[in-house]
Amino acid sequence: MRQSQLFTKTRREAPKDEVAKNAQLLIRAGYIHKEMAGVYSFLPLGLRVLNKVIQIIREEMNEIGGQEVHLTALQDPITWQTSGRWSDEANDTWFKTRLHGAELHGGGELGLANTHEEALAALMRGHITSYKDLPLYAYQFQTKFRNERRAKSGILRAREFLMKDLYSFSRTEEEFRDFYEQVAAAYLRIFKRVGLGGKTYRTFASGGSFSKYSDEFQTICPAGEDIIYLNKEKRVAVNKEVYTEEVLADLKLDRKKLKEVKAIEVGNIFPLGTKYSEALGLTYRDEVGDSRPVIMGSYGIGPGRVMGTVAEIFSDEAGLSWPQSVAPFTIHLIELPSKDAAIKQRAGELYQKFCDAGVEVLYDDRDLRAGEKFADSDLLGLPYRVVIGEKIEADGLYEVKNRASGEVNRLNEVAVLELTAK
RNA sequence: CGGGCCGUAGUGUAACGGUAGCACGAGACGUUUGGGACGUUUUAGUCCGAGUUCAAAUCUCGGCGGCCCGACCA
Repeated sequence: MRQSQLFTKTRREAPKDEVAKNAQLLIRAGYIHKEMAGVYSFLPLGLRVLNKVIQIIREEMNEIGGQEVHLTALQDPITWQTSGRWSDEANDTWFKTRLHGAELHGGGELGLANTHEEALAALMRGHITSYKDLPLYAYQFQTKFRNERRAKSGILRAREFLMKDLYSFSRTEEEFRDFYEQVAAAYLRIFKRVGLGGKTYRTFASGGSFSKYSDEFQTICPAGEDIIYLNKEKRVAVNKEVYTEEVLADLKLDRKKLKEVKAIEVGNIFPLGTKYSEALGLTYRDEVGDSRPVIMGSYGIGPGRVMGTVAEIFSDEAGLSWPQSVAPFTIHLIELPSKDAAIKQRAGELYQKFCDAGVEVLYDDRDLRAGEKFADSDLLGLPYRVVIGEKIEADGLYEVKNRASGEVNRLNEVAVLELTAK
């Protein structure tokens, strides 16, 4: 993409009402726009990052047999009344709205979905009837609306946000547990692929009423709102909310070997048991013809929160520094101003070669001074910067700077393409 | 939801109760051109509503909005 065509602008300073590093940098670099507290729009560069994250999650979900769906944001109160979660006492994150005129079921009321256990369990009643239909796994990327008492930390805790939610439908506890572990493994692959692998720990957390524990995926980061106790060797952690002697004994963890750190909950998987299937009548006939409730599990990742976490961790004083897997573009091709028309021509040709080779490149063809272009480049944080200017020699080599390491190399065209083929 | 702090051009910041100023941005012209260059010039603001006062960005009350701490977070 030609940067002269990009409508977003960078800023020198972040708005004073943004304190969170992720929001400050993402706004300064023009990746997102704050609509109101806890509500952010994604602009072209930000959407590219978000879609990279989404695609990585999608691939891993498909890999373990997930089938992608897209449920509705508008929710029928009947379903939620049946599960007991329609009232504001039972669920205080509701945004509710109302239909025009007509007195529908709940007096014309509708809810904006804050999760989809109910909707999907109700939907599955029409598709799950026999043990032969199970197990099955469905997931989606969908906007969730939660009326948080306090939105905070930029895009890490928003009132409107995208979530990948996967739901499993199994016959037996063993079948459920087997899949649960597959998801846990897939989650670790996802966090590794987006660059958070080394800092992300599977963490024991409260299991609610259906199970002893649930598992969170916590990424070590000072901006996190959770406190966890981690064992680096075993690569496990315990959330402060269940950090008791009893739990430590149960998990065979030695308190002395645990380290207290702040972390961001980037994912959460938990057993639902038969809570929703029983409430909503989601049953199947087993091999001998008996009716049994389906065993469910729920598995969430917020792509926006993952993006915010990556921004928190992969950034420095100058700006963002994306891992290549989620960077909006791989290469930032910078053409410096010159009276020599050959510079512009050479940059344009290189841009075309990158495009032809399928390399994602942002071509800074704007009529700006070098300093501004470099500052913008550092702020945007694309993995590699290639500069074409008068200093370039006629040896066919390009100056390539690695944003993360600061390392500068002179490479030929082939080497540049290889470097970015990862 | 409890507590605290705060709302001034697009952004960031000044102004004792007394002329709303500066920087960046954006526009124009010229000189520049490998790390946010310079000159001339133009543009644009006191969140909303009451009250006190000769006079309110400034004081008081209400509303709306923002941030932080806490509680909460299937």
